[in-house]
Amino acid sequence: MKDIYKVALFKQEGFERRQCQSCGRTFWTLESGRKTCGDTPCDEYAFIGNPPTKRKYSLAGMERAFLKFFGRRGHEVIKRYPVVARWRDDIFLTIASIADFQPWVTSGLVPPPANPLVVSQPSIRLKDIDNVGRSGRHFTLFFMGGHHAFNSRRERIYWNDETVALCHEFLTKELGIRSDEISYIQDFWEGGGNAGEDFEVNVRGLELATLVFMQYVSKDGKYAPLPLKIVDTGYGLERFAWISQGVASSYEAIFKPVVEQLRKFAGVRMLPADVLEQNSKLAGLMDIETGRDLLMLRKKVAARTGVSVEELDKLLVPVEAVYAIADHLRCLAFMFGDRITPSNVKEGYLARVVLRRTLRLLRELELRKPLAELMALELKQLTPKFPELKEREDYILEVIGLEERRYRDAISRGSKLVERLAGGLRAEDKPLSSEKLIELYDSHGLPPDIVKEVASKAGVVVEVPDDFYIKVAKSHSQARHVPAAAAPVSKEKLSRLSPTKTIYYKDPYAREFKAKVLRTIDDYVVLDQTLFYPEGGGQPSDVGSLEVRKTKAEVVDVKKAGDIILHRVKPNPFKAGQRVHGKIDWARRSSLMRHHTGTHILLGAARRVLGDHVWQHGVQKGVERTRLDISHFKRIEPKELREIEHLANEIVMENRPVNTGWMDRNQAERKYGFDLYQGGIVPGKKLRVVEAEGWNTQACAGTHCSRTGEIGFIKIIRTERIQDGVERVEFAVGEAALKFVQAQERQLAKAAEIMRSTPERTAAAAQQLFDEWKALQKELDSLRGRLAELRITELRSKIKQVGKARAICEEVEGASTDQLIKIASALTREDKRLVVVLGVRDAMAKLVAMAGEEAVRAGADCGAIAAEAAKVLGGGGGGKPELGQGGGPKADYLIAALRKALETCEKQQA
RNA sequence: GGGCCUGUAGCUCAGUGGUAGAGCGUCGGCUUUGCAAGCCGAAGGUCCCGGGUUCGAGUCCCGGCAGGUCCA
Repeated sequence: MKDIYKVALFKQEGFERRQCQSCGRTFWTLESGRKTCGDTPCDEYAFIGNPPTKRKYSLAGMERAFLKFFGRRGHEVIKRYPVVARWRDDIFLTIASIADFQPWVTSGLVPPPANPLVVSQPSIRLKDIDNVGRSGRHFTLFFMGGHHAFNSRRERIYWNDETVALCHEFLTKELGIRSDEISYIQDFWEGGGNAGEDFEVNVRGLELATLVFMQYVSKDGKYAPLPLKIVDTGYGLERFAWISQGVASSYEAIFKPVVEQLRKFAGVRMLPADVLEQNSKLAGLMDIETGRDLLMLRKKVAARTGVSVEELDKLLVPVEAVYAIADHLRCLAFMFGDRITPSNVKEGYLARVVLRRTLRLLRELELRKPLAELMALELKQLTPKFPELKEREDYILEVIGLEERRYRDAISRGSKLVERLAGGLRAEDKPLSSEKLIELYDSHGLPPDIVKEVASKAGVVVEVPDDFYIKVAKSHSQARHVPAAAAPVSKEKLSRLSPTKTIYYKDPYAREFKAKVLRTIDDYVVLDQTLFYPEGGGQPSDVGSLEVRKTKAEVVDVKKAGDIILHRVKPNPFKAGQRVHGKIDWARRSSLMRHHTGTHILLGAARRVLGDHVWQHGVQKGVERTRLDISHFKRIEPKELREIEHLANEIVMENRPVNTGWMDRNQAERKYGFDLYQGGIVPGKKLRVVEAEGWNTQACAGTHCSRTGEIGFIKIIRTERIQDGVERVEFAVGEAALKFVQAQERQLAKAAEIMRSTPERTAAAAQQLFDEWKALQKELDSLRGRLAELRITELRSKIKQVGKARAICEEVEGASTDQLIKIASALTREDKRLVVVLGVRDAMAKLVAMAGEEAVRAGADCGAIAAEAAKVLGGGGGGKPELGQGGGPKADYLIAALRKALETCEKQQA
């Protein structure tokens, strides 16, 4: 077997293969005395204050040098892809340059946009976010330089020999690094279902690049060959810039202007150079994941510099915060610049995580400037190089302002909650439990340090457990993944069938067709061609019928299995070879088509009114109405909604042509950008592009009207916030829209009729009616009060002496329980020894018992009285000693119940 | 996609199935040269909506609407 690691360059130059004495990995070097692999932690950074390159590069300068070098070596320079991976549904963010080409190019289905190519791809990885600012080599967003070659059986571009040679030449000839300082560590890379051997390229303790030879598909721990052999390289351009400058911190190297500003705003002292240098070197040797790791680092730095751990912490914490903020600002600029909408789900949530972490850091630094203001500074740095961010500046700043306000609201709401909680706990002299701490974080977004801060002000002790976030994770029950719906028919049963011809595309207006039955499988029929549109892209399937001579069957559902279309029929009398006559339910299909084209038009209108950060999040077309979910960072206002509706109908009335056609994927992406995928990711080499002329273009497999005018009318029915950052717009088109409007009209007419008003005046009439109703309620209340007073006088004369107790047990006609309570309460206030039991009856009987203070002391218990008396009524009752209530369905027994009450009362006070 | 929390007066919120409350704000009166403040009093409620359980629901159960929050 050929050793892929033995590349031509190593032989030519005389590299030796060795094993690292520290980590045991195999590496290649020219340096005769080298015993370690050259990567941390086996080697310490040796470039600080001593860069290995012939000159210093800024990040932009390094990127330029990188792209130019590979450009000269036959690579086509391609534009960066967005940091939101819109073309994929398996990841949210672009995590590497190779992500740009997955899965269509890497699977061999679609040719690469150029071959070989080179790109500088902003990539976001949030896994190590806690290390950012501290480790020196971690960033939330970094520029990954990648030169890629896609080798197929037909075309060989280059493979391992050339890859290493190119990398080596770039490092030595272009940057001037000495050959014997570069070590190539053998490794094996695996990710995203692919795998391959790789080299890690290290210089003076810093891993600068990874060269992967992707050639396997990995599945369940087994490897199968990949049809393509792909050169996947990743050059950490920030690290290259850093090593070339040889400064103590990579963040100083990359973010200098912003870091300096932040330091000034926060009044952060710069560290002594040697402390920063030692800190960087030692931080480079470890992963900082827990507080314990950080303490270990501080101790090591203290040992080398002679500065105490406490002093170090005081010096380093603010500096690390500044670095992290600078990093996060750049990340957020790209996230929002590439139109992420902040949300509590998906990539929107990831953006919020970074944003809130930034706000927390600002709070810790006591840097009281609006985040939007800091972002404006950051954008000033970025926009000369990234004009696309300049275009979105307004959106970026608005969203950040809004999110900062939301965060502050959440904190102040939460703080109040903690204060109240702390008040109660202090009274009982208890600490705040860690369960409560978790709840505060989980349900109210309050980080534990803020809880601690607020609670300790109120004098309550809070212990934040070391493993707080682990506890949080544990408190979440495991997410139950809903298994994807199983294929209706197993693959074996579909073998050797050729793809079904989709004649609904050729003529979306055709209603009947002839076809040949190729196979029947259980309930399903496979034809050679069909007019039945299968469920897909949010459009439900067609229904209709299939007929052979006199035998007819209903088509109830149509599904796609790869290229084959399955018709579910009831019953299934068909046999392979038969010729069938098919008919689709045209009323249904034409309504679905109108709704589908209407969806595209409405989405276009929403993007124009709300901004092009609006993205289709999901859609369910229907015959009666359609739901369109779109991303937007706040509620759509009624005015905006009317504008969207208006604009959409204008496009309908303009009767624009709707063009559909198949296009090569690369060509379509070049022409329309990733906005093509508004309607979701579409598989395949060729895309079906649907364009409502001059309005909206999407990759879409649905059936569409040929002109917008056929839609007739678009009526928005309602909007709903289905998630933070996602608005659902429900609408109807054509006849369904008319039906909806007519139904509304009927409702309004009915309401108007009830109020003896006209539809135009209904709102005013309803207001008037409501106001009057309220006024009458008040009047009724006061009249009842008067009536109660009169009854009190009447009742006073009915006091009975029963044994030792004084009591009134009477029926009061036409009173409510509320009134009974008021009357009884007035009487018992007057006479503290009195027990009052009042009853009322209509369909049911109810009674109220109240006792004065002295009567209660003497043993009266109205709860018990009510319970006893209510039994007579066939119901139940209860209450407190001073007030009891009860009732039951046997209204005729009210007098008996009152008698029972009196008896009970007598017994109690005997 | 899943979990959790919340919805009561203009605002912030209490409210063990049994008479809907507090603080702030508003209005009126008193006190004060005036302001700030203080004292007394009043107005202000579809307890988010709809069902259910119960003699009785703001409170318990189910469904919906709205908001918040954490995770994948």
